[in-house]
Amino acid sequence: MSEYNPQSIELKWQTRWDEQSLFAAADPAADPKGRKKFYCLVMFPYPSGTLHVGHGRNYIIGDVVARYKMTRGYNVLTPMGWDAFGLPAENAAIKQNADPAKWTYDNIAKMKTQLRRWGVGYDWPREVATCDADYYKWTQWIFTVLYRRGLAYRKKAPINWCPQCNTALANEEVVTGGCERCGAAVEQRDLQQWFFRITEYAQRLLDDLSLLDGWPETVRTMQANWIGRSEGARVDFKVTHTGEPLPCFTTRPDTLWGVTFMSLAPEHPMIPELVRGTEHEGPVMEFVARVRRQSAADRGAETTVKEGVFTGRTVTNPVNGEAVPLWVANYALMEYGTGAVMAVPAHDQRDFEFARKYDLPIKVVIQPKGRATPLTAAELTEAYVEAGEMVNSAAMTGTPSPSGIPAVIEYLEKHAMGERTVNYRIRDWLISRQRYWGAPIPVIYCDACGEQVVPDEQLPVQLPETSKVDFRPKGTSPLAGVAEWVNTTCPKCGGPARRETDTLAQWLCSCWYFLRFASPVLPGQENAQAFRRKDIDSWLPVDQYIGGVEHAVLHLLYTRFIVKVLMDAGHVGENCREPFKALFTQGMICKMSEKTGKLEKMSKSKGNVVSPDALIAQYGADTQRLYTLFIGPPQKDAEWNDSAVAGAHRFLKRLWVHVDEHLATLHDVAPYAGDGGDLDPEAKALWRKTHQAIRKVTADIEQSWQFNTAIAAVMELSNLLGDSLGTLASQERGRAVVRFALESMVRLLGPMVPHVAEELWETMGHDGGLIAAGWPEFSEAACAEDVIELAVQVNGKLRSHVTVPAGTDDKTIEQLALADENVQKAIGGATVRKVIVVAGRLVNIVAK
RNA sequence: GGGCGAGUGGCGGAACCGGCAGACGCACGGGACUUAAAAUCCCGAGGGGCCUAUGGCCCCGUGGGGGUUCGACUCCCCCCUCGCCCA
Repeated sequence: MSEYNPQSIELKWQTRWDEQSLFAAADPAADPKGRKKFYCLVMFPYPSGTLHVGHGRNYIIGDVVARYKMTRGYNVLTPMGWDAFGLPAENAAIKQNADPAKWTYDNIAKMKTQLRRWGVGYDWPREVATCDADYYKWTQWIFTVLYRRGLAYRKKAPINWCPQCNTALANEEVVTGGCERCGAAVEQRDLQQWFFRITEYAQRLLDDLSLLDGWPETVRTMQANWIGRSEGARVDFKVTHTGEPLPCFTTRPDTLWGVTFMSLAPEHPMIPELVRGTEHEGPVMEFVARVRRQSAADRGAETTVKEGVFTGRTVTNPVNGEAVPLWVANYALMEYGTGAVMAVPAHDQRDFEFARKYDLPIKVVIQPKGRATPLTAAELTEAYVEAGEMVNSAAMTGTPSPSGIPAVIEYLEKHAMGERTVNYRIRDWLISRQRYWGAPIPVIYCDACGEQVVPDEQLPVQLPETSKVDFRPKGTSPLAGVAEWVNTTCPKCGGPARRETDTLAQWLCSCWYFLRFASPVLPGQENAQAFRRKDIDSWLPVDQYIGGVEHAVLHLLYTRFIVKVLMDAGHVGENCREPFKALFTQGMICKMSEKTGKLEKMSKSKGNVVSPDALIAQYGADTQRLYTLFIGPPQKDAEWNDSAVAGAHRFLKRLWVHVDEHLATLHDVAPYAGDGGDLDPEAKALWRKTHQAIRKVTADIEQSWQFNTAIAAVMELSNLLGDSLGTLASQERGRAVVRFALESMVRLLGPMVPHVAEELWETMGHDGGLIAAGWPEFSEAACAEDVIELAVQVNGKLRSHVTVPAGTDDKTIEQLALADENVQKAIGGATVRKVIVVAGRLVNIVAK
């Protein structure tokens, strides 16, 4: 008789898995067992310090999948590493005078211990931290690959600026128009910045989404929205007084005859010239300056009041020669189209609101169908944006508006007034950060030779030692203050030159870590390349990627882009066209927050975290794992409930006791392997339930990752086992069935609660572990019930039940059902019109 | 405003392709064990009602309203609420 003592058995098995290198993947090209490869990847974490149980979901799900696939005989690659560059380390440096590197590596050590305690298994020798010079050497190399292909460029661009912290902020560091850290209103400032030309890949990134049928539809939709392809036309307006071309993009060329004014984005480069020396110069330039102080988030918001100012100029509409007033408006965005919007207030809501506010003319050019009297501008209370018939549109009048779109484009092209254009919402990717804790952008500026990318043999460009760096924010990268680091020699002429002082956005580091995992530099090996092509060829694509939906756009889009570039450059093959074959996005773990009184995502700042360390000390890692899997469907958010954890623990304890109490009597008994024909009803019921549980768990893991219902099926089996143990333990065949049920339960739970399952498996006399034992098999015949209870409905209402042997024909069932006393009562005096028998389920008697 | 997703007992959730709604677990109530408590085990339970009452029967019930169907949590239409993404 022994107690379930999770702490000691968990330690025992974790140590044993390490010693056995259980999670070491074999080279797929040379696997002695010839197994199929399975690359199971969990998004690597930022080493923020400590993990809470909410983080655990990710790793636990990944571990279940990896162990299940291993049990099924796959050669599984399950690596782990650290997305180790980023702001928190640098903030710690500013606030606590810490060394970002030390801070980061200390956190990595802590989190690694936590992952180990959860019993999640990784092929640790492949571990990477993106802040290792051995790693970021190749992140920088990837920059050079893009640079040499013309996909990296520098331009002056507006960035988010926090006037209080005196530093630039990335878009993701701006929360509803304010600085994430101090809350101050974020401004726009122009700075020289590095960009990647992701827009050049927009169409391919969009097209290849169709290859990703293993991805959630929502993520594919989000990426498609983000790329934001819209088809339309460029229309060449002209500035009336100079004849200078002013192209604009529109998705509605069919409304071209309804243009009554044009709006320019405040950033539009033509504005200063247009108003110079006129009475409008003052108001216009003042307006431009004011709007540009607003953040992009504010300007795009629906609630923002639409504002504008007249430039005093007009532009000429090419199709009808009309001169319409030219305005500057805050709702026109430089990033969209050409920064000039042709305004059709009758048929565009924003234009409509603007026109009403400034009393600009409104001209109806699309007539709704089926109206008694024509729609007039005066009666409009909002823009009419639906389809209709084109009117007041010269030769196009009478054309239905949907076919008017291509017709007008054809007309524009024929008369050289514009052309068919595709516009994308996605913008080039800003990769500069004015930060220390990132990979330096490998570029050198030479007065004589100009901008030079650092040659491969001089990589990595290492960060200077932290003792030499002043981290206090000054508005430029802290690297700019380290003169001895900035000053260097030109790789071309050898003359004096300066280094680029911005660092690469963290996002780039995580664009290729899974390639490095597949092709690691092991101790003693030379760090001679980013990855070996043959390893990539054999391991990629990732068969299953698992992570949070918050990365649905940025990380997953950037990565798809970078890998496509690497493929175009010949560094990886066609198998990497889409690097992640299947994606699973798990829901967040939430908990009531004492601070806000609301249900919130578990996080340190919300003060609602549950520490896994305390939980493991009380119940063990297996309980945490079981509860995390049982909490609900893994793709949905879930609320952590402390007392329900105890229920998970109770179940494991019962499982333990079932095995422990009957060990003596079961010791010499082999698990029942017959066809059930020799079993009496109670034994047979347990035997059947066991087969059903194997079928259910297999399907739930295989098809839909429904670990919650898989666990429920094992619980049902456990409950039945508990009920029949007393009787069965005294019979010889009964004991064999009990043994079969117990062994099956342990094997089914193996991937989910591996420590206790392995321990019980060993206790039951097995060597070699559960993974080597393989996955249990079920038989469809064994799952079938021999007696079936059918519901009997009268006119769709449940009235009774009939019990029949399996295989009873419909006619007999029908007669039995009709003979039932309750059924007769329900039918009463009515005539039976129809009887529907649904095999194995119910009988419905239609009577009137 | 558009797109996607969700809404089921006190709670988390289950229900195959349209076939007995509420599996499994939590919390709760009752009981056993105990000097007592904890732990453990057993029993009960969607709501309401009826009867000749330890059993049996009826009505209502999956956000609201309508529809299709022998039959709807499930399919269709309209509406409400919440979440996420995009404007």
